[in-house]
Amino acid sequence: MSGEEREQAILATLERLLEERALGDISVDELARGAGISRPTFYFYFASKEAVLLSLLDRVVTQGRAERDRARASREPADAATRWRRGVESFLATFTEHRAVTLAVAEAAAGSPEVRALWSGVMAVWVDETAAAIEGERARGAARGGLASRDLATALVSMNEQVVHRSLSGQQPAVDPAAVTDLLVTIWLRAIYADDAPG
Amino acid sequence: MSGEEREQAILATLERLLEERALGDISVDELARGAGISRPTFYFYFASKEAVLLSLLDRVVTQGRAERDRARASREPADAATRWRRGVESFLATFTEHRAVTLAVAEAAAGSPEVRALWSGVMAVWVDETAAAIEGERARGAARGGLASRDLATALVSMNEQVVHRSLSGQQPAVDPAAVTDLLVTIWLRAIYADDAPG
DNA sequence: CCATCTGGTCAACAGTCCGTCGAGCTGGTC
DNA sequence: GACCAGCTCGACGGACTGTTGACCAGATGG
Repeated sequence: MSGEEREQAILATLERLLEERALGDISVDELARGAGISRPTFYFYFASKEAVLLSLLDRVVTQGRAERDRARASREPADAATRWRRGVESFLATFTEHRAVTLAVAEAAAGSPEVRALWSGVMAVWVDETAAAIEGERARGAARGGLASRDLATALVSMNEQVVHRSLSGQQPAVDPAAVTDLLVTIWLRAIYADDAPG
Repeated sequence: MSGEEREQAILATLERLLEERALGDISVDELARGAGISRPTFYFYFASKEAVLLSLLDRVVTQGRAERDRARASREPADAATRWRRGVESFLATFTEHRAVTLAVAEAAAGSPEVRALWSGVMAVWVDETAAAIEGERARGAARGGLASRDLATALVSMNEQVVHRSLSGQQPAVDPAAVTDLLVTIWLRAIYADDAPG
C-alpha cells in the first residue's frame, strides 16, 4: 500500500466513524487502526485529528462548488425568486449530503482556530456572492435598500447555517426538514425585497 | 470558608478565567487552585467543568429573564415595531453583557449533550414566545401568513443566535456591532409582516 | 554489487488531564 | 467522649496526545 493510499484510508476511516460518533469521541488511535497503521505513523500523514477533518471539509466544499457551477451552467435562466431558491437549495444540498462531516466541522470549529478559519472562509465566499446578488437586485430597482447589503447577506447566511445545523443535528427547537427550503427562501425574499412596516 | 462560599469561589474563578481563555484551555486543576482547593475537592462541589458552566449559564439566563420582565413592567406600552425591537434588544443585551459565558456555552454545547440540552431549553422559550407573538399579530390582521409561525420563529431566533455569536467572537464574516440591532429588527419585521414577491 | 538515501513504520517515552478511592480532619451534637 | 456530617486531599489508574529514535524496504547511483 502506497503513502497516498494510506492517506486516503485515513480520510475514509474518519468519514466512516463520523457516521456513528462525534469527533470528540474518536481517538487518533482509532483513526490509525482503521487505516491499518500505528498511531505514530498517523502523525506522518496528518498533524492531528482536526487536520484530517480539514482535508475532508476541503473535499466537500470543492465538490459542492463544482456541483453548483455545473448546475448553473446546465439549467436555463430563471426569474429572481427561482435563482434565490436555487442558491438556498445548493447550500442545503451540499451540507445535507455530507451530514456527518458538516456536524463534525461545527463541533471542531468551537475548539480549533484552524477549523474555524477554514469554515469562516467558506462562509465568506457565500456572503460575498449573496451581497453582490443583492446589490444587483437593488441596481435594477427590484430589491429594497435600507440595510448594508453585506450585513444583510451575513445575517441571512448565518440563519441558513444555524437552521441547517439544528436540522441536521436534530436538536430542538428545529425546523421541520420538509419545510426548511420554503421557509428559508421565503424569509430571504421578504428580507431582500419587501416592505418592513407592521400593518 | 464555608461550602457555599467555596462553590461561589469556583463559579467566580471560571467566570474570571473565561474572560481570557476558552473553556477547553482551562483545566479542572486551575479551577480548583483558583478557588483555593485541591482537584479532588473540586469534585465534591461539581461533577465536571461543564457542570460549573451550566451553573453559570443558569444564573445568566435567570438574570436576563428577570431584567426583561422588569423592563416590560416599567416601560409604557408601545407599537408593534417597538415591541419587537425591545425583544431583540433584550436578547442582545443579555448575551453581550455576559460575553465570556455565552461564548463558552457555545463552545461546550458542541461537545457536551448536557450543555446542549440546557441551551436548547433556553432557545425553546424564546421560540415559543416569538411564535405566540407572531400568532397574535396575525390574529389582528397585521402580520402576513404563509409560514408556520413556529418555524418562522425558530429561523429568526436561530439567526439572532448565530449573528450575535459571530459578533461576540469576532470571527469573520461578522456584522458591524453598531448596526446589529437595526439589522436584526429590520429582518424580523420584513419576515413577519411584509410581502415576499420580487418587484 | 554495495552504499546510500528516501519514504514509511513503530515501540517506547514523556506529559497532560480526568475521575475515583480511601483515609483523615474538623466542628457540632447527643 | 463518642459520633457523625461535611469537607479535604494524596495517591492511583486510565485515556489520550505528540515526539524521539531506531529500523526496514526498496529505489538510485557510482
